[in-house]
Amino acid sequence: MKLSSQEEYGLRCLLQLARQAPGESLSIPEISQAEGISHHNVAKLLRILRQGGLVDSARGQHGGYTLAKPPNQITVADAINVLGGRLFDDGFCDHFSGDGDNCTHSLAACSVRALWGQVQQAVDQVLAKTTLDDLLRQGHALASEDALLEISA
Amino acid sequence: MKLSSQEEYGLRCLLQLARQAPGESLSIPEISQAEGISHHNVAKLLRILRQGGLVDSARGQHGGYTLAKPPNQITVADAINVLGGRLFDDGFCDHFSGDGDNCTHSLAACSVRALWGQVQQAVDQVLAKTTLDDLLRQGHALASEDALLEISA
DNA sequence: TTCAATCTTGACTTTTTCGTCAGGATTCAT
DNA sequence: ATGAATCCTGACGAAAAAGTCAAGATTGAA
Repeated sequence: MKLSSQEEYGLRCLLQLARQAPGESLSIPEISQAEGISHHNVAKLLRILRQGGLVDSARGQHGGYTLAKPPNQITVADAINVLGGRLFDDGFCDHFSGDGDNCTHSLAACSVRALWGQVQQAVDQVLAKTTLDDLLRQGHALASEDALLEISA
Repeated sequence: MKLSSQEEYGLRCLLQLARQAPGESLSIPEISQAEGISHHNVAKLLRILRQGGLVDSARGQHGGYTLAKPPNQITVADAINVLGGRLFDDGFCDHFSGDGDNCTHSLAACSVRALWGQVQQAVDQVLAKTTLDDLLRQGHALASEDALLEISA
């Protein structure tokens, strides 16, 4: 239950773009240098983000990348979903191959499934409340109790 | 941001043990058959759980595994910590190698760090409230709103 | 003692994920 | 047109995770 490298670096690339003034774009080499990630890897991450609809790209001499929406309309949950998928995907119980056909024979397996659903909800409630803009402006303030209290709202 | 296979299967093994009457043990082949995991893999998972102090083992002809504590004293958080480590470990910012020395030069990087801390808290609050015993007895009831409301407690 | 059932360990193989690469396509300035 | 700067794509190699294996150690029963 860890962040993948793709999630960590991809989110950093997004944040670099979010720090640009509206209309300004960044090229791969610029992001690469700012984040200390190789050009090739930045290119791959941006490809994923573009295919996920989070960034737009422009080719040519003055090309580069921009966010597809304003930073306050992109949540961290959006980014994670594009970069790494959800904690608990729908095929979960298919992995199971015990002495029954599926998880219905096993109370244990299915109670685990219910738990993950709950964990997923808790995670989503934090991630879906936080936009790129929040991250840039709030910084440390984000970890305050206020935000935690809102989880149950 | 996914559960590792080790976490999923390891937790299932724990739940099998939790379903035994106190004092009863299960052998590797028994768990293997019940969960549809190979003997070897079950052995590896139980080794990890034993080293983490969650299960006890007995060798010899009537050997097997038992939980180290009653099921209502082992939380899912305990299990995940042993099986897969925490979402956000302390070396997190060391990965960073941008054009400064560490994350202090970059507001973006550090605000991400604050966010993960918050996500970790939210996840822990769900996982630390749920014991193996809860999972066995409650099943679906676990996903009720009651549990969610308690997150902010 | 001898044997069968069981756990223990370290090393190995396979699979998945991550990062890299080379070649191509597009745009714009000259 | 030509060339420089940029993004685009599919395929390759490296690293990490997952799973397997073989040989050994312990226990209890016959």
